[in-house]
Amino acid sequence: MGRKGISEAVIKRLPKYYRQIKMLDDANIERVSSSTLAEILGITASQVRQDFYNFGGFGQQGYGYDVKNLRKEIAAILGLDQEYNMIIVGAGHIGKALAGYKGFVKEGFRIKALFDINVQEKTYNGVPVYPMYNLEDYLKENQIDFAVIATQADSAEDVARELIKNGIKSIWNFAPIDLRVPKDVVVENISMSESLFVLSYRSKNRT
Amino acid sequence: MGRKGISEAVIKRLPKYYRQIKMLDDANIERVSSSTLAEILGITASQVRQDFYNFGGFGQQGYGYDVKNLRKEIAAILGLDQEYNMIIVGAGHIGKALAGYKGFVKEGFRIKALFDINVQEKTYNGVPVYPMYNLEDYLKENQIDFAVIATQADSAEDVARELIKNGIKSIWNFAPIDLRVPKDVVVENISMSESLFVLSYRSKNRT
DNA sequence: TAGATTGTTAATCGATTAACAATC
DNA sequence: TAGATTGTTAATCGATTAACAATC
Repeated sequence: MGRKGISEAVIKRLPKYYRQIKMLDDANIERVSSSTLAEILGITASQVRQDFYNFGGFGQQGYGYDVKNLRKEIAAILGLDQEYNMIIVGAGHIGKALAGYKGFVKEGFRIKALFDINVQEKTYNGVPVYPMYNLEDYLKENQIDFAVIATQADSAEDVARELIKNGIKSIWNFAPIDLRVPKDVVVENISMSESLFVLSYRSKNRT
Repeated sequence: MGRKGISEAVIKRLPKYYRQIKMLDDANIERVSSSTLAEILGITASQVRQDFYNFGGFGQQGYGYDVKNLRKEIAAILGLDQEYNMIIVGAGHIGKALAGYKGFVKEGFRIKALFDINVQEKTYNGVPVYPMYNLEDYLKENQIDFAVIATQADSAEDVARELIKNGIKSIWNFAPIDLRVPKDVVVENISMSESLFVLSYRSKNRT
């Protein structure tokens, strides 16, 4: 049940809303208006209302938005109302950093295993590390929702193929390469170097 | 000398152009047309020409773009035609991963030091690790261009203040928080969890 | 009820795409 | 020269903002 017609721009703002609303909720704030939320996020109140309107709107005229409800709604939209099992392919610096990061578990993303060509340790931060040749069997025996590619660029394409062949439909890609995947497979790229280059650009072109 | 009127959308595409053009150059391809580049990047030829036109345009009618020249031009726009000194504050999983990553040095970003409250090792991957209380003196004695914040969210704001107080004008922020900085300070955020949530959304709302 | 604030449509703005003259 | 492809302006499209009726 794909929500059709939600633009990229809106989707990218959803996690930002979620983070701020969670903070309001954690601070025991009960309600918030579109204008307050807009000010926190540095956008317009109109945009906040328009964004929520895309999903039906979950406010109340004359009152604003109930923070707890808003949190629940946006969590559901983002799919954060359930738990997921993840594996990480590539136990280099980035793969290990991800495996060690506690923040993901809090939101329901469980890291079940690391895979690498060279297995240096049996576990890393409590996460088992397996050799690459076990990947196929592992995926057959375990229900895995997301796979993270944290390999070098030159092996990322092969890893993706292997993952997809074994039923993975959602890939979080840290390798600096555009993966070619069938259209039923979702890929979200995160590029450190692109971000660093943008910083470099902005530093050079300060307003 | 700020280039005025370049939109966010264009800026975000620049690193993508750079990566592809570098690949073409490394493959010894001498020239490329806007339509070829567009196809590689999955955008329109019109957009490629329009984007480059923002910076004056560096092609030749009837020929296309000279790859070597294009690489040089875009590198210069992004500020990749010089070297930078960086420090990383926060020697946790992410800080260490960044310190260990070789890719940045290749593009001229040298990681000179790691700082943390708790210094576990004297060096990490050849990068010296210093205690936080040395930060001020270090910044006075060394010419540092960029600082990376790789701490927890709750100390990021304090770290930013300290960095700015000691002359840092460009911050690469990995902490999941919007830093409040004076307007002459540039901040580029990179948010793992935002990216993961977008993946989650797309998985749930497959077209 | 009066005041506040959303939901929702309409207007505006900016980014993308199309078109084609310029020119290599 | 003829063909190719850019630079550049104009047209289109989509996203943001404004406005206000609905309603709590």
